[in-house]
Amino acid sequence: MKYNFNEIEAKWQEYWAKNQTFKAENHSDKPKFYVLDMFPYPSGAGLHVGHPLGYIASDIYARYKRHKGFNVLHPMGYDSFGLPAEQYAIQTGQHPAITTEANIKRYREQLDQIGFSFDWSREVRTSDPDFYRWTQWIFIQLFDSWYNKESDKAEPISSLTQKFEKEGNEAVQAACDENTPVFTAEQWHAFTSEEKEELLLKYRLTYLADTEVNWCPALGTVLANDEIVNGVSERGGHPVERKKMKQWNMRISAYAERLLQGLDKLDWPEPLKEIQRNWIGKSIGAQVTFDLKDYDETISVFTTRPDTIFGVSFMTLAPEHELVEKITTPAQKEAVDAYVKATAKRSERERMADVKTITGVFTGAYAEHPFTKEPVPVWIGDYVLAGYGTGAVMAVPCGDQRDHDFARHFNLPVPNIFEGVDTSEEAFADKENTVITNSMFLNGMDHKSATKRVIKALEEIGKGYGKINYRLRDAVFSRQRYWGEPFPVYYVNGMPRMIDEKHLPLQLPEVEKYLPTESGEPPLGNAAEWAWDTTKNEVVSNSLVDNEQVFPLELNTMPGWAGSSWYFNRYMDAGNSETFASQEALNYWKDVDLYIGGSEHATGHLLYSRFWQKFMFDRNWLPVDEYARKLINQGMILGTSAFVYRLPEQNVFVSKNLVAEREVQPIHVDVSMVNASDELDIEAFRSWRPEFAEADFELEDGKYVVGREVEKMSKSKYNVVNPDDICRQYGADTLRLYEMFLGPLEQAKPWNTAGISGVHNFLKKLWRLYFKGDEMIVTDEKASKENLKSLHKAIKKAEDDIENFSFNTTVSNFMICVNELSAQDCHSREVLEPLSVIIAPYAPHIAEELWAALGHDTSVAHAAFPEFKAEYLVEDTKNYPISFNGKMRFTLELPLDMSREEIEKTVLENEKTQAQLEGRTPEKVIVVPGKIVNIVG
RNA sequence: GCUCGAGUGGUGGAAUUGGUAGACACGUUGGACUUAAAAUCCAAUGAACAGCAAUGUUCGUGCGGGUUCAAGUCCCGCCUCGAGUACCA
Repeated sequence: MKYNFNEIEAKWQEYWAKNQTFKAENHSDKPKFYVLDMFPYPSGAGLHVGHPLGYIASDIYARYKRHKGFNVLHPMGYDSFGLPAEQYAIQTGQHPAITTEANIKRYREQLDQIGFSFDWSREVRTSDPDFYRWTQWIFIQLFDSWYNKESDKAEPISSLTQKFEKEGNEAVQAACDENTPVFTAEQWHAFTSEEKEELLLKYRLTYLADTEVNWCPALGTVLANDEIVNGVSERGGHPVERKKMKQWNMRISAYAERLLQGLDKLDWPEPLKEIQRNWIGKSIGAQVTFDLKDYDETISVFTTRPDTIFGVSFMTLAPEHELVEKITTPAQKEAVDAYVKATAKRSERERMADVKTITGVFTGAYAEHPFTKEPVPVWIGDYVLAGYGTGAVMAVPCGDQRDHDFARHFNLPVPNIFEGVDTSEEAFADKENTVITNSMFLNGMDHKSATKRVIKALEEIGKGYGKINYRLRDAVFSRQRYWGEPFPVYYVNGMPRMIDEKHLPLQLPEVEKYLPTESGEPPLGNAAEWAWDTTKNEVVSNSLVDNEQVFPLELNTMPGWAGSSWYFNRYMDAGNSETFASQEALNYWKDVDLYIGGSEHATGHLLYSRFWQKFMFDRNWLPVDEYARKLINQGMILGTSAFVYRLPEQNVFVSKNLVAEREVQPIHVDVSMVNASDELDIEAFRSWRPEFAEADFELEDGKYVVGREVEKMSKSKYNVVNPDDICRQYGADTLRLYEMFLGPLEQAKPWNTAGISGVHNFLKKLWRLYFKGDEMIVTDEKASKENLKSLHKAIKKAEDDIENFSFNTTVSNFMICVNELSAQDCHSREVLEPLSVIIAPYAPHIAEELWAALGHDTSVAHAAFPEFKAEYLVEDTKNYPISFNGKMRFTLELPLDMSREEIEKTVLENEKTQAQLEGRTPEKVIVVPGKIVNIVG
């Protein structure tokens, strides 16, 4: 029998599906193990060879854990809401659900072809109403919660209103809006229900607030920062303006400290944790209030260096700061207005990117130093951002380089408050060596004690207090899109109300057009039936809105990260219609033991999902507050793009090595038209696109040679290599092994099929240990010592490598083992049976076939992993490297139980040693038994 | 600028606590089998020099120093590339 991989693979894939080989039970005596992949967005382009890299690694791990006796949960699903399907719907009118369904079908076929051991009975799709019902449910719970800083967790909003009723809000320690007014219990009772609702919104973990967005009137939509290029929209080049819009927000800032602290107990890659730490951006300092001369208002600043407060020589406000208009003097008005206007034209990105030009304008106003009572001039400058801290800084030019640059540029004084340091040329920011001077009661103190002292002094005079500031901002949760989860929200007198959870899911309505309405409302504004009847508890026609029983529904939808923030918990009990997952299932599976995915989700998905997990833990719906114990990032597989070079304005293409100094336009060509020697298939190129049909070529040696470049694999770069062809040509087992063999999992690497024949040959060689022609040649003969040594070496290394996620070295390990067994002409069942099990996680199809050929009638997937026996590896001699002054000259086989002295004696007596020494007497002989001998001198 | 990661043959990459650098594979070259091809198998393969040969010598893990009997691995200083992040007060 020949190794017919296509036949074998189809057969076993069918067997696994029919027998539900990988179905995980929620009850088991076995220990649990949860292996999770980041689920894909099912795009129209299908799966490329980069996608399966992480999936193959996790599948190997999942299969290995099954052999090791674990009850393994290894699910897969689809993050199926998203922009591309909506974009396609806008262009073609095709409903996004239909496109999505078709794409999922294609993904599934491709995934099945690779032989993953997913439990498909637990599949989830975020766009499925049975799934998003629970996303909506979680949203309602967030709305119904506030963050109590005293208990340091989220609590139901009812515990907050109870406090308000008893004592007002003054003593309440809560995460809330900055502008929350103080009220008493009496006042609370006197408020109307609308007023109460409005106040509660300042506390809820999801809340409506006016948020600045990038509004593009021509497209009728809000754009993300990276959809804007040079101040206009990337698509169409339309103008974009900053606009305030009512948006749902997530109060993730309440969890900043816990998100930061939680990182310490996670086994995640250090760089990824560092990204999250930076993103959360904790800084410790003080909030300081400066009174304004001639005004009642004050300026609040946050500073990490309150100890340098006596070095303040001016203040800088962000140009957008609300006080700017008020405090600017008539003489300065013209200049300030012009500057504010100029700043508004620059995007936040631009402002941040431009570090060199120093700009700013004096407002004419003065603040008052809280201690010296000296006047402090107030400037505006675009290096201060409205969105960070309070949007104002106290400038200390002697201690901060940016303030120093600003002061020098505008000829402002640079008073020095550091002892023994010259700050006239450069700011001094070294906290360790700080000794404060010229600072009244802080003189002579170091950074630490001065900071403590000044905060105390500020508190005494009521001008400030110690504060911890986080960069992490609340996340906008509204999207002006169609293809996302609808909010379970309707509006009564402009105040949001939640639909009762028993009426969920609130399903997406049908619309005629997926574009924003003419009046600029989101696409759901096009729906004719999108009003909530509070008596019938169902969606009814908009025409029935009377604002008494029937109310308008929310028109925004949720963002892409809503469903992905909790899907991993749904897998534990997918299909449950009573709850998002039963307590039994949650308590059994608890958390993800291994999560594999890309590091590009570091500040998005991986932060938001931790936030939701902590919230649901606080409210007792989940047993753990971190959902992924261990996380591994798989590196990206890059494509090798191919280029042809066209002469400008001509239909002439120049071969790569003839380009030289000539001006040419490089054009991406599809890599499938290029062979391994970088030669272009000219006929294929001509028929690729009509404009190339008549193309002329400047050839070298009769060939057109393309240029090559490694880039991200993408459809638009025509460098996508699809796994289907490889499965057809070499089989899934080869693909799986090859993707692992390419190099370390976590490293980015270009896709290159050059070496694929190597792993394919390995599988054929493996096959030939079991079969010769049609004949099965496995014998019951006792295995030799040598055979067992080869096998157990491989078992040991396979175990060690997989625990270190070193999949590439395991593949070579298997190759070595099979090479050795072939050379030994080993066909013993005693060796070949365990061999098929250790290879099974990597090449499951061939392993099943061999396992069955050995006479088993159940799947190899649940066979026990062979036990490693160290006794087979015991050696009694060692081939010692003998080196002279650190250079290895020859090796010498010596018994391992030989003593240090005997080794030294034997080596020195050896004639090769004498030849090396040429009569010299060694100064020193280093003998490390079992390792090395080094002779010095 | 800051933070993190990485630089090893023609190529992808191995190398445990510092202990034989280049495992395994690709490619290349030569050979066997074959009418031929495919497939398969065998051998050689870091560079330079010497030798008919077995073999030997020197150099060699981005660069320059250092520690050590011994450094790809540890320390100091640089260079290059990649990723993340950024007037963060």
